[in-house]
Amino acid sequence: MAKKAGSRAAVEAARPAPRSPRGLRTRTALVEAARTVFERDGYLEARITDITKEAGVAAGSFYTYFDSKEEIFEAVAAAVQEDMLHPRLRERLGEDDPLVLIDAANREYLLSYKRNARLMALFEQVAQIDDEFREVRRKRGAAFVRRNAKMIRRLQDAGRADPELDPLIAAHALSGMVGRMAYSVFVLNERIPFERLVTTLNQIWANALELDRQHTSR
Amino acid sequence: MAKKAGSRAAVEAARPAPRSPRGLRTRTALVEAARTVFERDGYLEARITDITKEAGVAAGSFYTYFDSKEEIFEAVAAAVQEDMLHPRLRERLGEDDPLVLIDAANREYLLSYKRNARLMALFEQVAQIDDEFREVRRKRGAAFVRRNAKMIRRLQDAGRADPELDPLIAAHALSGMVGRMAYSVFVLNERIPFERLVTTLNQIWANALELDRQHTSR
Amino acid sequence: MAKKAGSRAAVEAARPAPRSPRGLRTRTALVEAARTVFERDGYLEARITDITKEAGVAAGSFYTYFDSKEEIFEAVAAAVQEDMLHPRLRERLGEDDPLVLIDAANREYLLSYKRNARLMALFEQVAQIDDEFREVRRKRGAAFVRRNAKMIRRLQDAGRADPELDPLIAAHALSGMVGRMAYSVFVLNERIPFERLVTTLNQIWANALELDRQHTSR
Amino acid sequence: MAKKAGSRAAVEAARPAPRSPRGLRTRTALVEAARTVFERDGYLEARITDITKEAGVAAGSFYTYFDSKEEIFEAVAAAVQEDMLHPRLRERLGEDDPLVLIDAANREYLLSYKRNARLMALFEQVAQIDDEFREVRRKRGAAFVRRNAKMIRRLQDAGRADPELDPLIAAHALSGMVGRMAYSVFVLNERIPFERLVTTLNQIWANALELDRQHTSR
DNA sequence: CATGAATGAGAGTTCATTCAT
DNA sequence: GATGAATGAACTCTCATTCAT
Repeated sequence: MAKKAGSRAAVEAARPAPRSPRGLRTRTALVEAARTVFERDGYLEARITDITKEAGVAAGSFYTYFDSKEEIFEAVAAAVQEDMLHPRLRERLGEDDPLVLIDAANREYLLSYKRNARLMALFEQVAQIDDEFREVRRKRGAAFVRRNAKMIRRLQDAGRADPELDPLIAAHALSGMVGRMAYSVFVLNERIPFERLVTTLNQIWANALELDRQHTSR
Repeated sequence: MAKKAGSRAAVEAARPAPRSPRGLRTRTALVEAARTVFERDGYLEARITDITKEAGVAAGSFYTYFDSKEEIFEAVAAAVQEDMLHPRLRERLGEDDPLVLIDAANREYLLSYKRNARLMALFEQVAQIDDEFREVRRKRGAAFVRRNAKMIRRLQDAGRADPELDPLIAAHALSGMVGRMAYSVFVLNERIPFERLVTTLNQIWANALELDRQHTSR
Repeated sequence: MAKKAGSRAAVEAARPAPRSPRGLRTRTALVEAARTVFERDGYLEARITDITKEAGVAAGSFYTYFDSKEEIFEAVAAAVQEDMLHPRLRERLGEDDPLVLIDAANREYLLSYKRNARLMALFEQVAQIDDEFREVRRKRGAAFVRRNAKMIRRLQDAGRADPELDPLIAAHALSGMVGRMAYSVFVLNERIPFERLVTTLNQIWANALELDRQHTSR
Repeated sequence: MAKKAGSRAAVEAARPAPRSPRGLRTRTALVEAARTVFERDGYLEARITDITKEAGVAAGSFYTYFDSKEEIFEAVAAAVQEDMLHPRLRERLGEDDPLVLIDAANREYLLSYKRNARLMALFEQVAQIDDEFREVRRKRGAAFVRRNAKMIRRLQDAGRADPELDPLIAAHALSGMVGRMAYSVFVLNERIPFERLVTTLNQIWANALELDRQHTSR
């Protein structure tokens, strides 16, 4: 019997991980097929049966591992997380110059966005449809913003950034700016050369924080 | 017997405008009902019959005026355009100070976004689903960006803004930043006080353009 | 929500044959039910749901096996083919006398037309509505006509038939004549006794070909 | 409220002829438009509103003159009758030779069929759908057949035709043969040159009746 | 665990016909 | 008479989900 998706009554316990190697293979095939189908058809157009067909398994097998399209989408999303994290740049680069760090962060973000553009568009789409996914995404973004806000506060305390700025809002605004530009360029195909994009965004960050000016402490 | 869809060839470009006052009343009732239903149920959940029911007309009457949900959504969107346009601020305010103009523009935009928040969320959603709507929206945004880019260029030429910035990309980035913050605050309910939001965004604009510094001409 | 028709691109050529015995049973039940419903209600009045109801399956199951009413009609038609073929009369009868062969062919054709009269009327009807079905039918008829033309040519070469006749057109005309009489008598209920009908048609064939006269070779 | 066509409860009295010149003009426009639309779209696809649109009148005006699609089709058909009648050939030609008369009859029939091919196809189609129309047509055909049968009987009595033939059945079969060939050639586009077609059909008539042989009276 | 056919609620869409203006 | 908007019954088709094998 058909059921309207979205009437999220209770959070159902996630399916247990498959015990047998065969089960694991099937599950993996489904997730990979799902990514293919989602990227090809979009979230709404993708049908469960398309996914099982693509995976080469029977329609019913889907329900051995997932309860819904939302759930397998989460699984696909989870598999792409790592690529989009920018962790510990300072440590990795052994650098402290904020200009260098900002450039590295923006550059890495934009490149990985470009690499996964089709999927990022999907995330955007699903976030507009699925409340739960949107919330997960919002929280993930908030953590990222808090990290940036901490950096800004540190720079302000060191007299190297405009002390008038609200660090959290500024971090939010500037991070959002980069995210939206990535969307414009790599999803909507706004024609902007990559280097010019990175340079301009870097410069706006630097200018906005007034990195290169002297500031008295707050 | 219901006719096979698609058998009737040509794409009938937009229904003709109603010829009688009665027709006009019905059409208006449908658009108003559509807005109500879309805001209440979201785009995907909204059913044509909900709209006709809300408008108090027969189901079939919908097709006298519109071909699809997409089409009536466009009509709803068109009806909200004016409210979101900020034209000729300089003339209206009789002001020339960029700081004042930026404050006025951001303030007006954020306020009207707040007023139409439910609908703005819908626009975001539909843009992720309907290619045509997305394209209409992209173009509308591009025009807005070009206006801002022209302002930036003028300031650069007058030696009042950072001549290093690419005016178009900067305008794109900074406008996008405001749009995304509006979405975060008024749709995702990020808890940021309005005044602090406006002030911070203004300041980022000002800093990014380096409005308060002296510049030699490019 | 029902999907907009046509959005799913490719024309899926004919559903795959059922893989399970249960599927085969369902498909057969549908074709049999379709024949019943078509004969009872006519082609235009027959509704898909009547067919599934008659077959005792769910409405949706129809689409597991067929795409449309046209398609299941084709399946019904295919199932009646054999009954209407008169192959290899000469071999079957061990006869060579053209008068005997013509009598046998006309007699068999008229009898099987009578047996399937309801369906033959349907064929006539659908051929007037569905271009594809008409074309299939035209081709099938053309093959039959060519066989008869070959026989006429052979008789002409043997000096046993009027050498002036165009074999192909004559075959076409005389075969069509029998077909149309079958339609008049068994569908339109023209009151003509069967034996008198066969005899007269045989005689027209024989006279038309001038079978019983001597001919010099062409 | 929509009504399923075909539930012919009672023969409704034909609409009175329009009294005013304006009414006459509208009625004529509708019949002409109907012919255009029927020929263009076929009977089933033609919608009442297409006809009124083509005629340049309001949808409702249709019902001032006709009750249904069937009815206006009858009106269109009536307007084409004369062209398809072959009356009084003998008198017109001042001829008595049956070969000449047969040639003239076949030739005239085939030419006028060709002239009105689109419409003849329509008649064929509607006859398969509308019982009443089919009956009207059958009767008209029967009268024609009786005329031919009378001619055959006269020839038999004069010892100029095969006395063994059943005149009515033979007339029916031979007339039907010509009609079906006309359909094959001018509707189904069977590629047969016109002269060869006429000649062959004439010859089959002549041979079938054994016109050129001596017969003893029955 | 895998299979794949069966299910069926429910949305979209058409268009002949009516009737107030 | 003419107009043209409104009506609404009726039909098709989809696809997530189940479950017997």
